[in-house]
Amino acid sequence: MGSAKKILIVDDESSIRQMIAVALEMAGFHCLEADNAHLAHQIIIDQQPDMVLLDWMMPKMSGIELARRLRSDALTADIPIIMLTARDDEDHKVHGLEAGIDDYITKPFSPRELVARLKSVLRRVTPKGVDQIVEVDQLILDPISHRASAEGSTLDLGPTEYRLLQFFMTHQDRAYSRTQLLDMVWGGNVYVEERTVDVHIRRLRKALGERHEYLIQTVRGTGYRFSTQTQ
Amino acid sequence: MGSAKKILIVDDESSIRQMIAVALEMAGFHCLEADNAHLAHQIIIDQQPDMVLLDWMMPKMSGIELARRLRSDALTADIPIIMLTARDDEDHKVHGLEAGIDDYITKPFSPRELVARLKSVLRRVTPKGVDQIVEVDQLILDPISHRASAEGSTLDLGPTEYRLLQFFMTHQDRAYSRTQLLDMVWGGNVYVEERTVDVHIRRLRKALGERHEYLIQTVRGTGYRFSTQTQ
DNA sequence: CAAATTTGTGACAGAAATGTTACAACGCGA
DNA sequence: TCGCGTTGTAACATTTCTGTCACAAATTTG
Repeated sequence: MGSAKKILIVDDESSIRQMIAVALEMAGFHCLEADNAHLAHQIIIDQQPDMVLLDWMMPKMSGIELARRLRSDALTADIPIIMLTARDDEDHKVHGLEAGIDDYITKPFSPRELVARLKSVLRRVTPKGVDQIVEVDQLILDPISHRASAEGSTLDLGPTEYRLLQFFMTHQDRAYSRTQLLDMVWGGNVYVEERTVDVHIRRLRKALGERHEYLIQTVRGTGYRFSTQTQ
Repeated sequence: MGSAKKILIVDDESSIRQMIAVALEMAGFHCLEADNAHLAHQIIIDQQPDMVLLDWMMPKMSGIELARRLRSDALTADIPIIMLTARDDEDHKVHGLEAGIDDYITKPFSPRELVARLKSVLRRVTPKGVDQIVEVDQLILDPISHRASAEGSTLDLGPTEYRLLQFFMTHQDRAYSRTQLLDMVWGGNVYVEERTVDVHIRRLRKALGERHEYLIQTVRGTGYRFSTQTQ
């Protein structure tokens, strides 16, 4: 999915930064580091990372303080933040959420857990600009020209199939029930049979062809999911 | 899932209330009725229904007036409202939406449409708890993508196995009887043999593979337990 | 140790969910 | 109006899941 995401790690302990950086690099992310909030702020403005991992307690400016500043500036308000903290104090969680923290990880945590939560937040938060071209495994959807194409040739999609594909491509790695899909793709207050979704899924799969139909996965008993990850 | 939602139907014509009530009861909702806005207000404060279906035109206090009152009181401000109206006048729709109406249904409507829109509003309004990724010894369960994975590869779980695993991962280090598991994982009022649990435990263990099956421990004479600690 | 109890395991038929096809209704531009 | 593409639904096909049973293995009891 596009180029590697830039993740800024902010922690005053270099050993922790190292540990996290290694885990993230292995997972295919690109890491930036800062050992204090001021430097972090500068890097964020300068580099516009895709996410900030922020230690709660730091000398001078605390993580939570930095988070507030980021939120109050339009340029940085949309960058998701994950807080790292040694305390699992509920009060602090509440504070964090109030300040617009996207997730919360309590030390100690496993690198794997970190990566998993990080991906989850990226999925949830990255809204993908409405008019942005989306590409997944050679499958390209261009909202401007309102076309989807694979290997250069345009796919033959009906309007509904197109909307369905667009929705999926901008909401990957997440299972949706038929009802949710009806809500999101058909629009809130239409009432059509749930099974109608299956039929359109079928049509979309057919249009995607063997090369890409694996992207639409059925989640038995639940609904469907769009993901590059094989089941 | 949860108990039946309480829906208050407010309309001065009893035949309409009846019709709606029947449709909703069939869809599994619990209905309250009121034939005027005053009574409705009282019932709302008293019973705190999950939603109000409100007729636009009524003697004395109109539906729209009641809606305004409900919105202005913190106790009732969050209760979603669907307006029933005989007119499809755009102006009124605007008015309705301004007063915090969540949806709008023009008479005549089919029971099916009513139920569909009602569910849609309930879904939109009731925010689901934040589902967090759970990780135990390299075993990751992600409720969002509805996937469980170990070492990067997704486990092949049936719906029941998935629920069972999810339950265990969020209720570790505690022994549960077969009956309790049936209650929690299958849902209260199903009648299945207790031994069925054993079979699903078996299937889950198989899916977890040698690497992780130790997590599901048999507590002889009692039931099962999920724990990283070896017995 | 033998009997009794409890749990593990594989197989299987019925049930449930999903895949697939066909078709009638609808809207829309020619 | 006709023809065409699209859509929702029903009907049927296929796949997958579920609950039970019968028997094996393990553990406890006497």
